[in-house]
Amino acid sequence: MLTRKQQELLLFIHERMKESGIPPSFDEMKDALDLASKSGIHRLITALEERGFIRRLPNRARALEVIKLPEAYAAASQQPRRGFSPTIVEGSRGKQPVAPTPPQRVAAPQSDVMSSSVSVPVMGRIAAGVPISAIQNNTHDITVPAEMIGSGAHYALEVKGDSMIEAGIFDGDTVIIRDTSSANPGEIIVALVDDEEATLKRFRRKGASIALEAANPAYETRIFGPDRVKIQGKLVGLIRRYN
Amino acid sequence: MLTRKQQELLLFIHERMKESGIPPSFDEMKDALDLASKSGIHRLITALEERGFIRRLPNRARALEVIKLPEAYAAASQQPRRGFSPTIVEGSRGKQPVAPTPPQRVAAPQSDVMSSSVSVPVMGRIAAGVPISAIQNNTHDITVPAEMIGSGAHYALEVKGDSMIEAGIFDGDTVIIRDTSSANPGEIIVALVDDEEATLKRFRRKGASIALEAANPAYETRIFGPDRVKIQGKLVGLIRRYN
DNA sequence: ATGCCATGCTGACGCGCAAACAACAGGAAC
DNA sequence: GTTCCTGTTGTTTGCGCGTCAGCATGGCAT
Repeated sequence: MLTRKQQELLLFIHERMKESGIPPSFDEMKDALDLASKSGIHRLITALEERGFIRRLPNRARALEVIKLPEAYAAASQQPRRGFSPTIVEGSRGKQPVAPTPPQRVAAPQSDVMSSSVSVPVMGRIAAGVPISAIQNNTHDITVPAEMIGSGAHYALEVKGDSMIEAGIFDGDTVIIRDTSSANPGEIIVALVDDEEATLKRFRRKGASIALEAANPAYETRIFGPDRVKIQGKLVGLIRRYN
Repeated sequence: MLTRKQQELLLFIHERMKESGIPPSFDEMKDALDLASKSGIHRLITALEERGFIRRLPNRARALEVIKLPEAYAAASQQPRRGFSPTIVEGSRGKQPVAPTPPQRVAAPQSDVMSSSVSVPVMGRIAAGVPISAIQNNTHDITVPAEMIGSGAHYALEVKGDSMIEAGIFDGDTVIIRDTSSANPGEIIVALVDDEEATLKRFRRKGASIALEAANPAYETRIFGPDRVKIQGKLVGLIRRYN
């Protein structure tokens, strides 16, 4: 992704920030890379920004920030130049005894916003309108962005029906649910009614009772006594495929 | 999925990135595969990109990145893919089974090879209503289920505005786009109008002209001559977070 | 205010390499 | 035989990187 020069600059900036906490100015970078003009730096910076390695505020002195480092950062920082020796990094990491580790290396940046993912089980379908059946069992798994998942257990359901269309939840969508037994009014939840029907509805309180409200004028809000409804989770994410 | 040569190239690139962090140039690849010409490399690279194994910036030196590896290789390198018990609704935080490892190991950044998810770059925001600006730069990456991605290059955009609400696309959603320059009528596309405004709209034909149709009665369908609109990709997925 | 300095932004020029593309040919597979 | 993958040669276009020079702006001291 990066050319030699771009990487050189990026690592220099990164070093500088680690040591002094202050990003270097264009002039300092120019000197560090042994250039005679800041113009070259400007272009390198632009390239780095374009590739998503740094972020900056335009027209602000030293206003730049490293947001990710090249993958083989550790290895590259050794500047092998010729005849690379890929063993250096491996040594620092050790061999994983059992863990089947794909060819990946130690993540370079710590505070980096890295996009990892989590796998959650799809537990069946849920009726958004007329309930089909309660939650079944794990049919398969789906991978979701880790940012979508907070703490706690999660599962996924396929939405059947159209009662939540006005909330942007369509037939066929997959919803990600956090397993919880409580919710705040206004949140969309998986509600189990009378221990038999599970539905995806918006949660409201009506005095001591609970209102389950669809997001579709064709469906009525249903109100139950507090003992007839169990909250089985709340909506935290939605995934849809087209085609 | 891949021909022998394509796989050979892919693995070479992957090795190179692991070792030096800098992707090889066409010339270096040519030498590595023992070819006399870069043209062959060009075709192989194109094929790999089409199949979604690598991502690259056009016309940029060494601007390429491996985003997934062939299954054969992934399987071989993480041999005991056996007892992979995918986190029942229990520890949902699980990722890959990690054995006795030093305190919390994190997943490697992009180009990490997970059989079930793919990382795509978020290229900025797109106006669903009034266009904000054309597609900007890579802001960060997001992980999406592999099932959502077919072949070809993909990217993601954050949706701004409400012009597609009736299609279930809300302000703040993240849409996954397959990079393509053609689409079928009725599909939702990223359209670049007059080389300046990028919008997410439904694609229609009106004779020789192109109609860009919002999914919100408050917005009018706009019709352009065929030369004023460029298709920049089509919608293949949507991800939404609640809270 | 004036002027200087630090810092950042940009255009122009040049060299060399990288990438894109075109045209053509051999070989393996269906 | 047709098709696909592969390999070759060659041309064209564009980027990477170095250099110089000019300009804008905000802070600071006179």
